[in-house]
Amino acid sequence: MSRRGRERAEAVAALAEVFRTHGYEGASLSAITAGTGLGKGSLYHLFPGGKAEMAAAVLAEIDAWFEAAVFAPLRDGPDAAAAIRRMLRETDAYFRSGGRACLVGAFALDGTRDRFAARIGGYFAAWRAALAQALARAGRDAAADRAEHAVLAIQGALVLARALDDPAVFGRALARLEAELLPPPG
Amino acid sequence: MSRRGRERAEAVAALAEVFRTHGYEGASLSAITAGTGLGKGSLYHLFPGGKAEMAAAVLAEIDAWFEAAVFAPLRDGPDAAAAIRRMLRETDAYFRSGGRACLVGAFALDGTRDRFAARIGGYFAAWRAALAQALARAGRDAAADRAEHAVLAIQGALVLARALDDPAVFGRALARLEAELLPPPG
DNA sequence: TCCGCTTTGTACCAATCGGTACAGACCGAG
DNA sequence: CTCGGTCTGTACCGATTGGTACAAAGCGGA
Repeated sequence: MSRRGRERAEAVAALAEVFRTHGYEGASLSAITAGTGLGKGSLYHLFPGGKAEMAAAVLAEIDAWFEAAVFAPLRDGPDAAAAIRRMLRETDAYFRSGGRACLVGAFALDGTRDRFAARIGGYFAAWRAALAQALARAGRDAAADRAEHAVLAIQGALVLARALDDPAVFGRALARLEAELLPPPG
Repeated sequence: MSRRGRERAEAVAALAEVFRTHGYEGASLSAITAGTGLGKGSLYHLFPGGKAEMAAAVLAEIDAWFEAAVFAPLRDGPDAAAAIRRMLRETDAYFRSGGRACLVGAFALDGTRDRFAARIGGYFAAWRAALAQALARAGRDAAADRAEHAVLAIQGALVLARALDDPAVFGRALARLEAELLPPPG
């Protein structure tokens, strides 16, 4: 990867944390320079489109990560049940067992949604579709309904965990999900 | 109600819509004056504490509405099952069948949470506790788990409905919830 | 070493931010 | 009608917003 590409990737990781904690509107340029350690010069060099491009880059990176770590295995993994277990494990790790908010979900709720509607909708649609496909392959009935419910439960668990300031909510939700998606054979 | 009280109540209703569509940080004073039809003079007369007091008033009003229409019946209604059905009906109406976002949930996800942590946490804790109590009275096992899951599913359904721009997600989630919370006797 | 491109800090911009001050409009009680 | 307080439109405040301009610093290849 080029020097510029590497630095951009590092900046995107830092930007994700800034947007996660402040929201899009709340992430002021001064918060961004503080959070990334980059001056305005560097920032606008890396992201000529300004704040909007920074947020878009963050969303794209999240999308790409989930695609590689979760959606693709769900769709193409040889063992559907194993892919579902992997999804639960990766999700738990990604959201730090409920201690980390979902940026895509947060953007979906406020006025930021309109700006990034396609990316936000695409992310959740891809998740739901990939999980439905894996459930169907695993022989579960009502795969589409179960998939939608699982995605929705994960988002809701993140909202509730943050609202109650109690990450354990997230762990309980994932355990319940595992029981529903992967019942013991027999 | 006094003239001032009435006008304040009307202002709070308009403010709720403004915060719902823009988020806390995104709700600029100009958006607020446009959305309420009130000038700065009136606004700061009604809410001397400024934007923070406006948002607090909105949260308090939401809290009071749910307390009266949902939580209290759940806790004190003579028929627990009927109270749960009422909760589902009122919730569907309040969130306009998935077309309206949850302000408390939106505040919970971004940096606004810290500012209103007590109100936000209290709202969800009250909901979960009231529903758990009703479920226990209705003779359901694992009442606390079911209650937490129901509250979380409602929030998640609102996130997903908005992310996918598909309100039907919310209706499906409520139907599933009804089946889980109120199984047909026998 | 020197050159040329990339990167970066800094000064600056107009616009808008949340908030204040206050004069006058409004309005009900006497 | 007059009075006194309740409202409200407007002008204004310093601070901060997202963004631009640009000169100097940094740095890799020849």
